[in-house]
Amino acid sequence: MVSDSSRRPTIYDVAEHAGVSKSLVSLVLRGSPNVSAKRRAAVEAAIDELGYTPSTAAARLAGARSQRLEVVIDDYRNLWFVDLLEGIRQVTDELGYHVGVVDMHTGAHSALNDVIASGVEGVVVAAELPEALAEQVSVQAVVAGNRASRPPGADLVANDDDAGMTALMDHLFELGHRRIGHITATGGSAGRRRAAFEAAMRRAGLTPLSVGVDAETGADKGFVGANELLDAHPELTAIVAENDTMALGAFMAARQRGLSVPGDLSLAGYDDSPLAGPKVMDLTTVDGRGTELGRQAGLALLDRIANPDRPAETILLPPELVVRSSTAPPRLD
Amino acid sequence: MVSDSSRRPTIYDVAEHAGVSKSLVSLVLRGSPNVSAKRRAAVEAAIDELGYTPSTAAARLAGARSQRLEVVIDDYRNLWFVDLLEGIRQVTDELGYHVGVVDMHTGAHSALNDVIASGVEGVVVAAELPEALAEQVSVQAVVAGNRASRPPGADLVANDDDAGMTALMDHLFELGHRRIGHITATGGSAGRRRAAFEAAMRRAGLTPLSVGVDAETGADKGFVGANELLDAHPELTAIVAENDTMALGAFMAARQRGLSVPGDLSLAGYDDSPLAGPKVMDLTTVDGRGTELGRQAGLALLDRIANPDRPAETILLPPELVVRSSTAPPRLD
DNA sequence: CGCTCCAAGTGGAGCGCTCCACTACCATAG
DNA sequence: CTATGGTAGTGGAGCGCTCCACTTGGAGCG
Repeated sequence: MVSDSSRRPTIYDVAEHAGVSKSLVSLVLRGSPNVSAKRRAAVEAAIDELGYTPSTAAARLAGARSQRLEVVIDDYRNLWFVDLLEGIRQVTDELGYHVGVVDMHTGAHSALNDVIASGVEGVVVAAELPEALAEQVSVQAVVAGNRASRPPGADLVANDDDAGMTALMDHLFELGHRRIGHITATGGSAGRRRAAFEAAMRRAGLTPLSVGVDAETGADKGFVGANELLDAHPELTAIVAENDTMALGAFMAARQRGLSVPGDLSLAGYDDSPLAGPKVMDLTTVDGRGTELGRQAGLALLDRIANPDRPAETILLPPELVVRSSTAPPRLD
Repeated sequence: MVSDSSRRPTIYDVAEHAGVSKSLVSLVLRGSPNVSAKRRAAVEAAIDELGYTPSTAAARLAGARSQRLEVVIDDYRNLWFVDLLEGIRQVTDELGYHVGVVDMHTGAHSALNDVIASGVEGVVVAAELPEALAEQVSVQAVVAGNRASRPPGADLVANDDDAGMTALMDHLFELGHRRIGHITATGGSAGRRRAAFEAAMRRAGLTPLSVGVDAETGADKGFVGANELLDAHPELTAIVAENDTMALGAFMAARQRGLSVPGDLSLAGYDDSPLAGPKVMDLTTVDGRGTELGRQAGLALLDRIANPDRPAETILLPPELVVRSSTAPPRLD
């Protein structure tokens, strides 16, 4: 903790201080077993006496691995990635990896390229990458969630949106709903959920009804979507939103129109986010099992780093329907 | 875009390809004016013919600046930082800085230390750092928001929580509210807001009433807090939450108890987050002006990097009261 | 007792850049 | 015609590590 000179201490300073060679210091740093306890102690003492921290730049140049992974997301506002991140860290923390998050903000230059150039060992892609960008990803990659495009050779780990939406629709059908609207958005996952919604409706002999056209999935979009649906089709008895956040908007729209949930209108979301919890909306939703998905994605990425030539795999996780109080049988009239 | 050999191309490969010296390539890379148009073009052609990307590790070792800043946050779930980030980027993007986000997740080793060691030029601290950690911050720093601790020499840029809460309380008093509860949390900002709440109540000759004891500020905490308040004090006519997210929980608690907002209970938050918007809760709140705060923080950090010995400054931004439909005069009874 | 073998430790080369001192050349001024 | 200066371009040193080939000193064994 001494700030002797102006210059930041190097491995040579530590070596001199401890009376050993720089190579031995390097061995201690990297936890080599072939170091006697005595020398190791001396080196460690020197390290914190000088307040030494290794230069990661020098280490990287000399060939050390960066031990860094990044999760690529679209937007921090979509909290879907938080559970994913937790799952990834569950499997990478103990190996000493640092896992960061980069968003694809539309700045002058692509943040993703910066990050890849800066030497991460791999990325978990939890964003909709433009095709051109996806092709440029030159590090190990695994895609998390259903996406439109996919870096070459990347694994895919996703929840089975088809199965989840189908289970949710079965639940609504069983309650007796027939006039069901869907608030959707664009993107890989949204597209699949929408397709599953429409397929389920058709199978039941009903006409699917969807609104929503852009990529945004904020609560305000859900509000607008719900109003649009209810203005055009006041006879609806249930609304399914692309995700829980949009369901919150729909919830508020219903309230403003004086419709009680689930009395007048049943409401369902997707993701089982904190918003859907019993202490908030108490929303019927589908648990995409983000943490587990993160674990699988983390394991796949680690495996891919260890074994770069392994062919790409696809892992589909079965999601789980979570029934709460926002859905009930439709009012008889 | 050619992948000639196995090895990644270096500056020497580019130089040879373009028929110039490696130094000239370096000059082109760094945008030096002392390069003829002809050579510049030749180098640029060679660069994308070879698909060359400079090694940031080597550049850093050789003394180049990293052009990276990091925003340090507590938790991705608290979206307060999103506007802040946008503001920061407004002033740093054009200078070519890459601005990332690190969360203080409680992993084995501190993510913050990793990040600092990896060579960022500065950090915006938008988190409650443990005192010991704050002291170790060895890069330029500015603190955003009111915090318990502060790295040595760091500037402080914050919204004036005192003024914001006071304005909000004046609004409630003017509407006629006297029995007002507060849902709070721990931490720098929460502490100040709470103090301002209690001071305002006392000035009005009233007894302040606050619940909430830990650092968590999720919607579920707001739900629990509101129920606690209303169980003990059913006579309350208004509840003020530490932030909009907690206000959402309180909103849901009111709904569950059959209390209409604002008919039976007025509700206010803080932050003016998307949740508070007219298409969601339509919540009376205080705009902390996060984007502007980010701009100021970004400017302060850039200035501090250019001029490291400048004494620390404090910038307090006046927040703005946003009145929406969640507050109204109390029911007469 | 001489041999091998392994554990512990060393020094040198080199990773791919940036920076600096320097040169070559041309234009302009005295 | 020489000094002056600025613009365009070069080569070498060195940033702080890791990796590798190597040395040294004992322990184990026939």
